[in-house]
Amino acid sequence: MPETKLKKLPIAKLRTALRTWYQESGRDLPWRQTQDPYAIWVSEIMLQQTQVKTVIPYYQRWLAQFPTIASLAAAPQQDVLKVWQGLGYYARARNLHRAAQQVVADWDGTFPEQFDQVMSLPGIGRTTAGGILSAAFNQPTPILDGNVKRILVRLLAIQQPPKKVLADLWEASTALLDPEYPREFNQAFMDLGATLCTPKQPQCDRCPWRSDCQAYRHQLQTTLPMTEQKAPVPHKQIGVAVIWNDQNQILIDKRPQKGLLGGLWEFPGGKVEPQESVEDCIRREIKEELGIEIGVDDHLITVNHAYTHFKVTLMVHHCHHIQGEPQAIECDEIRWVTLAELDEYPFPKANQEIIAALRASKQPAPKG
DNA sequence: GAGTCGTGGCC
DNA sequence: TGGCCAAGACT
Repeated sequence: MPETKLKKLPIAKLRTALRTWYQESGRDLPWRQTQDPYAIWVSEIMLQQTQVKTVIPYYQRWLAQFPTIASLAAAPQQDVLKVWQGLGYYARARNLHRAAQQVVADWDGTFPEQFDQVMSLPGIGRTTAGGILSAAFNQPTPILDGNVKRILVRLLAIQQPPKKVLADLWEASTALLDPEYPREFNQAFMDLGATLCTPKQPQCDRCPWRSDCQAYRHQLQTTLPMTEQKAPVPHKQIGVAVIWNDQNQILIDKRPQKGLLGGLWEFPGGKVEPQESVEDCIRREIKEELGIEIGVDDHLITVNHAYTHFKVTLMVHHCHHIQGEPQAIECDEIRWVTLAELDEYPFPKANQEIIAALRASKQPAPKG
């Protein structure tokens, strides 16, 4: 069905109009100042599900610390996660790190130019591969990110959720891509979605494609793309322990590589069971996870945090070590550290709020 | 193929 | 201010 819609599009006219608009109104972004495939690769990974404004400072710090693929490959994972700290979706950093090691091992540190080889790297899917190859090497590889999906759904007035018509959208992105200027075209495509064809209140009056946009023609631009209904997110109550020993050190643990916040450090704790007090929960969880007995003391802070598919309330208490040698039972590693040393470890956002509270209160270790 | 995976900006 | 969404990939 979209094939007929595609055939009606004046593709040459659209390409020219977009290119003209881009040369006047395109964004000047840091990763467009270079054709280094590594720098472009880093930007593409950081930009997954993340806004440009958020990425820019991380991108600059990253390249300052890891200027080459070889330097990234040689770095300890903890250093990599520390630079990524706060950016979220930490599998991106772990995969980027692994992929750099793969590039060093397989291609002597030179980023590949073949699509299949690029796709074989962890963390790089079809859109990211297309984005890198078009930006770095000017290859005519199509993309289908959130911006492009939204533009195409509106341009073609597709009245189905984008997830249902991915194959059609890829076909459209491929058909539109300008084979003479693939680098400019893909960048212009995304800029159009990011600056004019926005999710809310699109600026159709400034759009180079307005006269051919089926959504605009039928005044559907604010109702498309159709959204799928989302399930309500669960809310978990978590008891968290800041465990002090008699040397004024705090016990932290490293989360397993797989799963949420993998490879990051945290203050140990766990889910409060029905009818269970927070204090009982903390004692039980610490016994289960670390194999030690603790005493639960004053409340430090309560932190609310929203993840993508659930919410948590962290109820944090000062605690003191009573007996037993801590063991890494349900985590990768455990360590006693001072308050000052916490800065050396990558922590997720919710735990950073706990650290800030610790420093603000400057509460000494309660003596057991 | 539906769930999983973070955080900040925006209104 | 709570919900939506962002240059998606992986299982």
